[in-house]
Amino acid sequence: MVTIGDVARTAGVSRSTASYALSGKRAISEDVRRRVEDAVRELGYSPNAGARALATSRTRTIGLLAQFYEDEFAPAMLQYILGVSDTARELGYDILLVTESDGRSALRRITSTRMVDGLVLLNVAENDERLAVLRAAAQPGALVGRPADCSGVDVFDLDFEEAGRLMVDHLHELGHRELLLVSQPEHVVERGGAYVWRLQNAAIERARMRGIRLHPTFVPAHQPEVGRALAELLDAHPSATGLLVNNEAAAAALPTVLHERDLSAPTNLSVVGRYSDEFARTFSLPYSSIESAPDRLGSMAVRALVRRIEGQPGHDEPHVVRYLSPELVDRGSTASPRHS
Amino acid sequence: MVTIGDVARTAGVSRSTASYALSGKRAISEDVRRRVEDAVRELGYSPNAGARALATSRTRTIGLLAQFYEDEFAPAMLQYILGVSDTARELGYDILLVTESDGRSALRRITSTRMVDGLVLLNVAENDERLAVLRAAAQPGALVGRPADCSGVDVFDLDFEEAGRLMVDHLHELGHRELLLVSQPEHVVERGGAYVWRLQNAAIERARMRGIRLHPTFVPAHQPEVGRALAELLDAHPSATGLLVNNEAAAAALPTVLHERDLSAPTNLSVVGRYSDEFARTFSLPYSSIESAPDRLGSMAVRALVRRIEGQPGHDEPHVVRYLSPELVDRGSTASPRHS
DNA sequence: CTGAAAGCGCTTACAG
DNA sequence: CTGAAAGCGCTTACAG
Repeated sequence: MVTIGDVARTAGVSRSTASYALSGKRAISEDVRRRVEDAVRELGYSPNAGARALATSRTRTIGLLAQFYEDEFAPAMLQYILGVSDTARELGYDILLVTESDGRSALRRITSTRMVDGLVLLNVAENDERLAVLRAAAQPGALVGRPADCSGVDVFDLDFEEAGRLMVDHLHELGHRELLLVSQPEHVVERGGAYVWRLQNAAIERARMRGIRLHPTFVPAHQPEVGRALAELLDAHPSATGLLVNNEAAAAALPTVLHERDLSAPTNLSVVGRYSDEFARTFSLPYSSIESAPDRLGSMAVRALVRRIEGQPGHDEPHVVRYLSPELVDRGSTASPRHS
Repeated sequence: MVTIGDVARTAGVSRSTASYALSGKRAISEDVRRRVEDAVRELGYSPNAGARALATSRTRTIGLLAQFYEDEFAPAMLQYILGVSDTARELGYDILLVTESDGRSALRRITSTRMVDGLVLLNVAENDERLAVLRAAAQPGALVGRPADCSGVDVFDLDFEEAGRLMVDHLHELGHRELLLVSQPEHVVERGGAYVWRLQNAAIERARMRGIRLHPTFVPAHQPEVGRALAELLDAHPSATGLLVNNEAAAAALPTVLHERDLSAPTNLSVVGRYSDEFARTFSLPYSSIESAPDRLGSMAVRALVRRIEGQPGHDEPHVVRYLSPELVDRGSTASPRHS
C-alpha cells in the first residue's frame, strides 16, 4: 500500500508538506506542489479512509436508515433512497445503507462506532423508536417524515394536510359532491404512519367545510387484496364521483380494477393520487396526482445534514421543520362529474 | 468520546489487556474479563471504527455497486440490493451503497481509499467496464450477472440458457407450437445485458429442435410504450398460443393489455414470465414464472465474498462461476392451447 | 495470565 | 514557505 510517506519521499519533502500540498490548507510553493502531485500520480496514491477518519474525526459517510415494511409498497421507498444517495455523492459523501428491521440497534451500532458523520432516517413514524437513539448520538440527523417530537433534528416532509385539502378542493371546484378516500392499510396508522391520518383528517375537515360527502377507507397494500377492496369500495358507493388515493399499491392496482368494471377516468370517475412522477411513469399511472417528491425530500434532508456536519461547532443553527407544499400534477384524470 | 484507554483505567488493567479481554484473542482471567466488561457497560464504550480499520486493515464494510438504467425496471433491482444487504448484516458486515452512474470512478474511489473489504457488483454486463478496475483493486469482488471474462472474481447468475429452454419445453409439452418471446429493449442488449440474448438464443435453439415457431421481440421497459408494443405483438401473431416474457416491465403491463383485448391466461394464451416471487406478489402478476431469485443470488454473492475476505491470505480458493438452476413457479397461467 | 511499546496512515498545531 | 513531532484510537507482536 502506498502511503503519504511514499509520496513525500518521492517528492523529496516531509510528510506534513505532502499532506498540506494535497489539502491546500497552507501556502505551498508552486514547485513543491507540482512535485507532490507528480508523485501522487506516479505512485497512484490515495489517502487511507480509516487513517483520515481517525485523524480528522470525519468519515465523509452518511448513514441512511431505510425500513421495508410488509404493508408498504417497496418500490415507492426506492426513490427516497436514490434521492438521498445522489445528493450525498454530489456533496462528496458516501452512503452507508442500513436496512435492518431493528433500526434502533443499527443506529446505535453505526453512530457509536463513528462509522458515519450524520444520519438520514426515512419513513419516520409519529413516535419513532429510533429518535431517542438518534438524539443521544454525537452525530446530527435529518428526517424524511414528521414525528410528534421534532426536537434536535432537521425534519422534511410533504405537507400532507395541505395535500388532503388540495385534493378535496380540486374536485370540489369541478363540481364533485361525493368522494372516496383510499388510505394506506390500518397497520400503517397503528405503527404511527402519521402522513396517513394527516392527509385523511385534513381532507375530512375540508370536505365538511365544503359540504362534500367523503368516505374514508383503509385499503391493503398488497395484491390481490387491494384490488378486491377497491372493487368493493366502488360497489358500496355507486354515487361517488371522485376517488382520492393516498396508497401507492392501490394506485398501481387501480387501472385494472377500473378496466374490469368498464369504468374510466375521468369519464366515469375523477381520480387524484399521491405519488411521484417517477412512480407514475414506472407504473404507467394515468391519474393526476399530488407529487410526493421523494427525490427532493431526500435531497433536502441530505443538504441540511451536510450543512450541519460541516458547520462551525460553536455556531449551532436552529433546527428546521420544513413542509414541502404539495403540487398537483395534471394528467387529465379529473373532470366535472357526469350529470346522472 | 470514551476510548479503550478509559475502559482500561476503569477496569484497572492495561489497554492491551482490555483489548484482548474484548476480542478474546488470548486467555484472560475470569476476574479481569468481568471487570473489563463492567467498565464497557458503565462507560458505554464502543470501539472506533476508523481506528480499528487502521489497525487491522479491515473495515467490515462491503461496497455494493448498483446501477439504475433508464431502460430497466428499477423495482426489480431493489430486491437484489436487499438480498445483499440482509446477508451482509447477518455476517457482520455493513453496506456502502454506491449508485453513481460512473461505476468505474466510484469503484476506484472506494477501493483505493480502503473504505471496503470487498465488492459486490450488480447487473454486470458482458464487457463490463467496472471489471478492469475491480481486478486491479486489492479487495476481492463478487458479481451478480455473468460477464464474458470471469477471471479473478466470483460469479453468480441465473442459468438464463436453461431458463429459455425450460420455458419452451414447458409449453411444448402442453402442445403449443407457436410462441412469442418478449425480451428487454434492444438498448439493454447493446449495453451488454447478456442475460437477454442468452435466454433468447437458447429459446430459439430449443424451439427449432422441437419444431416450434418462435417469434422473438424486444419490447421497451417503460410505459406506455410497453403496452403498445405488446398489443401490436399480439395483433401481429394471432395464431401464437404462448407468450414468454423476459422483461419485468412488460410482465407488469401485461394484465392490462390482456384485459383490454378480452384475453385471459391460460384460456386464450399461455404465459410464462421470468421474475421473482416477491415481484409477482408486489405487482399481483398471475403468471407462472421462472424464479429469478434475486435474494438468493445476492446472498450467494455476499457469502462467497465474505469467505474470500476472511480466508487465509496464503490459501487462495479458486474462483467460482455458479449458475442457479431455474425453477418454474406454477401460478396456473399455462394450459394446452385451445383447439381453433 | 498481563503490560509496555510499536505501529497502522493520516492531520495539524508548533517551531523556525 | 517547510519540517519534526505529537496524536487520533485501536491491535498485536514482544517480553515477562
